[in-house]
Amino acid sequence: MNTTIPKAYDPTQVEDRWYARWLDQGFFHAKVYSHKPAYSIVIPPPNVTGVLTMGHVLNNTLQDILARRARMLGKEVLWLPGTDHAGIATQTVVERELRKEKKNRRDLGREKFLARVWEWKEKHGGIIIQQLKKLGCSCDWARQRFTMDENYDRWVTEIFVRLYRKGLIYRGKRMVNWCPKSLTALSDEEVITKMTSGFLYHMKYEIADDDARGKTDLDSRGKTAKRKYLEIATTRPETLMGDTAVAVNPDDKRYKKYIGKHCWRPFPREKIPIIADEHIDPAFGTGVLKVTPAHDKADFEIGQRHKLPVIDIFNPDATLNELAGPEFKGLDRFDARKVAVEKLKELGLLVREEPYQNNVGYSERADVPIEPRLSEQWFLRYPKTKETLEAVLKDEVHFHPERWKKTFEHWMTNLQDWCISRQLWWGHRIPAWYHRENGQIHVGMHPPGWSEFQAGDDKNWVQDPDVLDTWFSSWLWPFATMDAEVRKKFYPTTDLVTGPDIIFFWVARMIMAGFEFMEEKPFSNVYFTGIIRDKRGVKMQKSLGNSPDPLDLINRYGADGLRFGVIRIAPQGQDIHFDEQEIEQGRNFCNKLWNACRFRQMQNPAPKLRLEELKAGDLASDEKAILWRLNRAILEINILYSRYEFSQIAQKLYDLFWGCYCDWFMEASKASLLSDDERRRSVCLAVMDHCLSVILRLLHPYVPFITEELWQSMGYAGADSQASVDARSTIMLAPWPEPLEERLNPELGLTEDMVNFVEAKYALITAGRNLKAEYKIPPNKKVRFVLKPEIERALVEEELSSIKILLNAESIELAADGKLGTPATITPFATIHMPLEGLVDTEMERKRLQGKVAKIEKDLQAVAAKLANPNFATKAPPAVVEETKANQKSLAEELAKIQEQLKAL
RNA sequence: GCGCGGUUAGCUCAGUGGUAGAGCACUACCUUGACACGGUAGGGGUCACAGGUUCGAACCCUGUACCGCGCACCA
Repeated sequence: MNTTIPKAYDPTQVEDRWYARWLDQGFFHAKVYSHKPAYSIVIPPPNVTGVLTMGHVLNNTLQDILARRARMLGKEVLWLPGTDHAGIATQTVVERELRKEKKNRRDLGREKFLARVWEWKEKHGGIIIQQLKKLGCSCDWARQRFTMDENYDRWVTEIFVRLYRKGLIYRGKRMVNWCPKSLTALSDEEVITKMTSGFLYHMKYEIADDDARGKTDLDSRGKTAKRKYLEIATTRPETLMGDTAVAVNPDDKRYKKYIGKHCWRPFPREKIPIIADEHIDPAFGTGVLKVTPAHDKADFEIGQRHKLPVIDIFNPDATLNELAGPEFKGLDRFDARKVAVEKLKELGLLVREEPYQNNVGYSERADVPIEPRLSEQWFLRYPKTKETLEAVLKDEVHFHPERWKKTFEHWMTNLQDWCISRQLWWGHRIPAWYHRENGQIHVGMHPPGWSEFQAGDDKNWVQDPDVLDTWFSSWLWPFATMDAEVRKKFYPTTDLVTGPDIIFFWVARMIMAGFEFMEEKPFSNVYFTGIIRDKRGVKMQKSLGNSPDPLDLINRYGADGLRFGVIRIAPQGQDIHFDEQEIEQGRNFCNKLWNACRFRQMQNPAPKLRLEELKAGDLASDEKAILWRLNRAILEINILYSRYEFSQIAQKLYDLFWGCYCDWFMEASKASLLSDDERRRSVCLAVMDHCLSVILRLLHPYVPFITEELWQSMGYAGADSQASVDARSTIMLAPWPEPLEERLNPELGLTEDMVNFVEAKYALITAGRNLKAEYKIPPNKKVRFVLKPEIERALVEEELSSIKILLNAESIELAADGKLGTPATITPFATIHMPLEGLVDTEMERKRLQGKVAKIEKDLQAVAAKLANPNFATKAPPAVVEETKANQKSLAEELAKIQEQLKAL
């Protein structure tokens, strides 16, 4: 035995080596002037601060699969990679570093701070890119982009200016979502609601109209007159200091009499009006609402309607300011809540506190409750909304799975203007300047007074300190990453692969931007992946620590194993319950592939034959069957690709290779390979080479490294003298397998009948193995079998050598009539006898056969009942009726034979 | 409240109207000349529930329950 490859596949010996080669040869680089049809994907840019997560693994493996297959299909492929600057995340990381040095960004000043961020980015920003390379991603790294690149920045600025001039961008004082930790406004999409446990505090506000004032004063001196209160339920007592009214529903009979009067805000003690507003739900709580216009969106609107004063009692970091009163000043909002409740208790105004669950808006990034806050921000009215919605509904931008269309439609028809300004330093600076004296606004590519020789008039003008939302740069990603030449070839892109959690953040906005600025959709297909969850169903998050490190998985199972394992468990549109065992399966699959090729390599070389030179008579039945199945698999896989059914493709490949090729064809082939017939050997090896060459190519998009390694070591690279130089040097550019030409099927005898024949033979094998197992004969003990054909004897005779190998039999004999020995099992191919030397346990055999009888009788009953139904015969399709009848017949025959066997015992 | 998923073997999930499937786990046997990251055989399911359509339903329709997600409300 001469083996040139090791027994177990070791990815570490293979992966980095091939990746370097591919890079070196420029196989990932898209040629702008290529005559090949274009195929393009832009990567969803990961945060520059990010490290690879399981979500990235899934997402980018899918993109790599699409890109690699497109290359093999002869497309000119651009997979454009890059990262985004992740305003809040990156700034936070650098500020955390500064804090260790006991500094903050203000100590440094804007310019120095930004220099520091760039420094950080240069040093650590490439981690995720290196990790993507480990995963095998075939991105065009020469075209890697960053959203803060100079060219990209110019796009962002220019688009801001264009939209401003169009009137779609405006500045306004509005209630926005404020993150007290990051100290910036957020868009609605960056706020996630969380069910939070708290209390509903019931408290009393004393009625205080003019008539009652005297009484109240008397009361406070302990007199007996009754006081009247309005009971209010709130979850946020700490904001009561900002109350400027109390509101009831105008139709609420309980409170009608108080409308227009006043009540006392307990502290700071002040009279506030009792007003009527439709917004109040009489059924909720007590039906009385405290109105705090500065700290609640709905309250703000009520305030607007009733011209109420707005008292902002919070500092930007959500500590309280002097307007809340001296005892609250400087307190954090949650401490203030406790103090407020204590004070209410002291004043006898707290009726009760009941445990309460309510939804609270949290900042997605900083994970703290957001504060509604009135502030001056920049907003965008979304452009091209009609085209965008239509494009998706009409599948010009085709969503996979389609159901996301509905979610998309709902959002698109309930659009709120997008708050695009952020109170950060790291990001695209808003190109607006304000006149220091007269408040004039200048929006443009350059500051007022700018020329080539002059930086601008900063004596009179000051630039807006804020930057733009990171998504305001990423929505331009599909075209702002490309220069004019690249766009000409590759825009619009073909496919986009992303998670459904950013359908609004990114996908919808990119489509709008495509139509608005390129007058064309940015991509034709969007594939939404599932979300990777842990075993308990919890979304994998770095912060939760429930996500394995993909690099660690790569080290242990290989990138190919990880890729195959992940894709195999990621059905379309369904979330994924991650289980590391699946990755182990991916590794095992690679090892199996390795060894199947190793087996081929261990065969002595034989004269090379091409399938085209062969005739049906040259091929063994097992060879015909595997060729037929291979053919069908190619067709099915192509259909599955058109439906983006990646996990089904993986499953199909698994079944084809492991189930069909290894378990049956390869085992059967040993009969030919051990024979002395050189022609037989050569034909068998030719079929084997054909199969492996096809299987390796079909698998390459999923497991790129091992397939390349084997492609080379098996000598399949360079085998096709017709192919281009590149196609001969790498499996990456080898042609995607095509089914055998129609003409070859009849010539090689590849028919469905032949496959059924081979299936029947395999059923016989299973029956024989089962006999051995039932009689507790160890697999390695060889026994003698005798076959009594149920089909043409000559056909069975031809299969004897492979049957012998597959059964690991001492000998296989074809017998005529007479007593052939027991035990025996009937199959449509032949009845297989396993004559046991010495004592035959007739009782055991009787039991075994009786078990079979019982099962067949049960089946027979079901079939008979079906056929007895007159409606079945008349209404079911004739083919089905025929099939059922045939089934009945064969069951009956089998039953009769088994009963004969029983008699013979 | 509205919308979208899901509920199939112990686990993770395939399965678009015609005899319930895979992998893992489990049981037994096997280190047989590709592979123990392996092989062979086997056990295991009222397809959440209730109705309906159909000759026939895991699959189509209606409803219910439970789980998850998104949006809205949220005093």
